Amino acid sequence: MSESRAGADLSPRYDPSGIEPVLYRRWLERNAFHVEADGAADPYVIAIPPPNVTAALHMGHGLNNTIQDVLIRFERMRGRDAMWIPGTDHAGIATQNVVERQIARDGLTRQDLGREAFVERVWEWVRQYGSTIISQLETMGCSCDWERTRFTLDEGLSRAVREVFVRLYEKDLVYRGNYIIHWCPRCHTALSNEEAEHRDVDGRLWHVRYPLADGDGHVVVATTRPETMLGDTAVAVHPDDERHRGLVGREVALPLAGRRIPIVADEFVDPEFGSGFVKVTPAHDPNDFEIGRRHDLPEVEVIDGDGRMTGDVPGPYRGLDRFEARRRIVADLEAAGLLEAVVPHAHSVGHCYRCDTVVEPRLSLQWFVRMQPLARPALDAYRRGDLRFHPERFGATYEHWLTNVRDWCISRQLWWGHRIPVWYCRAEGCGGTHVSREDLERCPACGGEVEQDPDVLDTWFSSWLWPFSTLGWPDETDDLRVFYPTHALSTAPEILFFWVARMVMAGLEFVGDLPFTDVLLHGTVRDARGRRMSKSLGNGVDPLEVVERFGADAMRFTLVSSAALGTDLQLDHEDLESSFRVGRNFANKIWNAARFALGHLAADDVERRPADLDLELADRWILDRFGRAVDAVTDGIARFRLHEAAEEAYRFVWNDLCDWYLELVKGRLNGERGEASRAAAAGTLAFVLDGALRLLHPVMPFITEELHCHLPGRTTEDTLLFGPWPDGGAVPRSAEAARAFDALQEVVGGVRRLRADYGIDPGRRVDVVLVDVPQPLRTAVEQERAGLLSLARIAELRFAEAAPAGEPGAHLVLAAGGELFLPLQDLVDLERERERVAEELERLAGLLAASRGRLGNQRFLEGAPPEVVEREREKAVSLEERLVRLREKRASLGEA
RNA sequence: GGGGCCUUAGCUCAGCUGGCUAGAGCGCUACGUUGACAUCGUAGAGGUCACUGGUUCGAGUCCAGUAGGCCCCACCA
Repeated sequence: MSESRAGADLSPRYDPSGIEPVLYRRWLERNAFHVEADGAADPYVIAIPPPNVTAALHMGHGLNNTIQDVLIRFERMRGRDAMWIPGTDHAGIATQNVVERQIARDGLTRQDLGREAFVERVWEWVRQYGSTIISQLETMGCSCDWERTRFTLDEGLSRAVREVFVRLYEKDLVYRGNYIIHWCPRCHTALSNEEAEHRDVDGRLWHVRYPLADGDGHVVVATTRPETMLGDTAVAVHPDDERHRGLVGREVALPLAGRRIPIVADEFVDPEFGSGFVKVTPAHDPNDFEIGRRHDLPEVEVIDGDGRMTGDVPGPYRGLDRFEARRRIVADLEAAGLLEAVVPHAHSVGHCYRCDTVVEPRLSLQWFVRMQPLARPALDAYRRGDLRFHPERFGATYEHWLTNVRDWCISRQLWWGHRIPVWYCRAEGCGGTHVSREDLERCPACGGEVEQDPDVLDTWFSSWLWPFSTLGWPDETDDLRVFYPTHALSTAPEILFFWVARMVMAGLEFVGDLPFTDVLLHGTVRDARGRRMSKSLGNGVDPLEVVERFGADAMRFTLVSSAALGTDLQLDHEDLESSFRVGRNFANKIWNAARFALGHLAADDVERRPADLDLELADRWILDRFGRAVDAVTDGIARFRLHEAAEEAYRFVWNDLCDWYLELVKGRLNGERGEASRAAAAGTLAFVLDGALRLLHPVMPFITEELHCHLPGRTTEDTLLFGPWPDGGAVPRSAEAARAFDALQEVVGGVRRLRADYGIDPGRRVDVVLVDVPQPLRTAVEQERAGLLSLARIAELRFAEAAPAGEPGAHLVLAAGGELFLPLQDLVDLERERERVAEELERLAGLLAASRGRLGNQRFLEGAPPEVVEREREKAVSLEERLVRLREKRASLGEA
């Protein structure tokens, strides 16, 4: 089973496609993602936002699930019992639409099949395709506890739904009534306020004359929906409107309808708008509905569930589509000379969030949940600080919505979903309404026949229970006791109201505790032009394609690192390489760094601790850097600043480990400086490499696991999944090594810059003289001499008290103190040297002036923190020293 | 109409509690295969941190306003 491999046989190019599926299978085989309530001492739980069963995996899922997996893997490595509950949502309207379209190909409607057969048909569809999206998460490396996969229509979850409905009913928090709701004439169902998406459209405002019924004259009303006038039952004016006071109580003759309707006074009317008259259509407008109730007006329905004019309208319009009726009515009004004006008018119109049809406000008998009593505790939890949003600003949005909640219309005229657990008695004289946890056969009151409410519940009525219904609620299960409340919830901001706020309410109301403590809102994935990715635009990026071409790790790293939480991120669907090359190249970099290291490490090297080694400057430096990286990455993930964590890990691996440390210890690893030195370098390298793989594992699980298993002495039995996570406090730090190394880097950088400036052949090794350099730079240079020679392509490196007199060369004054001299003989360009010195002089003089200004300011000295002042002093001293040297240089170079 | 956000290098973005001589990746320029990596290396160019005021010893960072852009909520016909 176990297999040990040396590093040398790794390919120079990282190929994720052959590795990722193997590792994932291995993880599943060891059942690594499953957690039992029994014995889970320190659980960390995330409930996945269940994707619609009909959904195809897109980049939004890619981003969201990467975020969750990073958190889960991080906590698992930290030793917690990290458990991630996966699952899907039955998505009432969406799924029903899919299957309706499917059977339509055979010329069938759901009515043709009948309810039972249709629902069975949907189940078939779900069984066949429903798990696709979930299994695709495996490709991305998501470490979900697959044994716990749930579906919102599962038996257990359905029981939770019923329990909740009954409890709400018993507390009088759910009621049934005739109100204006958003109606989708295509889906034939009611929608909640949140499901009607309002968009500004360029409409028109038609000004229509309504003649007074008795006597001359007319009033002018303005409307954006002339077709509703057939349902007008009044005209309203503001009670204080001086102009029209005399008209209140009189009647107008409703054109085209041949009815007389009263003029009423109502506060709702804005006297400033238009003529000050409002037509009142109680059955088709929420405001008018209120006015109607206040004045006891009739509610005349003129548009039916199909969006057609009803039989209650005059003959010519009967049965017409609402928009066709609008055209006809406008034409007829015009012909009758009643159309006073038509003006362009931008206004917002509701659209069905599923099929984009213009929704119709419609009077209809529906079930509602009273939200205010539920909202208060949800608001309090946030205000107490028990519920946190990341980024914080979304808290304001949450608060705003909760303080203005309106009742939630939960009944849907669909077949696919949880049927409303209400039975109506058909018996004469009884007619009772019964809400029940169990199906009813007979009326509990009279024993008569009962009929169940035909409607189903809004999909979100099951989703809002997700964090606890998935754990077995309403039963008091071990799972519920151990894993609830969950910890983080990661989702898109657009479902803050649909889902997040409602889950908070449900958790507090039904379980008595918040469902989670931290809400992460990620940004929207957009294309290169900033457009939202969508099927219709064809600009989507398929995560599976990205995984195939670049690897899951590359995708995950790119997604996590390219924008802060809450910030939208752009991906170019036409040039995937430009988007994902960062992650792919980084994976390749890690791969090759490890490949190199593995070629030089023995099993013993991996066993050693830094404390056992005879550390040199470079070793102490990289350990110091590593310790800082551990702290930064840990802090970044713990604070949900994932992009910072990713960036810190990237910096450490690429800029510190690869660019400097590896280059510096190549000779030592080959034994050039003896066994003790080799062992120190090898032991340090093994330690920081192992640690770097750990730091990166939450974001890049595959490549890190693969390399981990390749370390000397390790086998495929080994795994990074359970940590341990590196302990930053246990890594030896050395501020002194950090300072000394900074100076070394400056020397190397200086030589390289001078070489580039003078166009020195890269193959040519130069001599370098370090003039008058202070400690600790002097010792550092001596210690790392060999590495410096190779990094800066130096032939000889020597110290001097003063610059070699009369020798032509290039100078550089070091911030670390002293100066660097490159004897260049023929190559040196005096004019160029003068320019360089002059520019540098000017730049530093400017900085010194600013620094002196600060230090000369008494208020700065008193007001600023002591360490800031101290730093400023050191800066000024250093600048002064460098300026002195530069001036000497200038003098020695003479005038141009 | 209400609420929130954004405006930092050619592009995409960092910059949390004010101390920055403002960073990264990509792109660009020049040079380079010194056996981990050309999915690479070295050096470099490139920014009045949208604008105007204010607070402060000190503002990319806080406050107010202006301009432009985005998002969410909303029943002004």
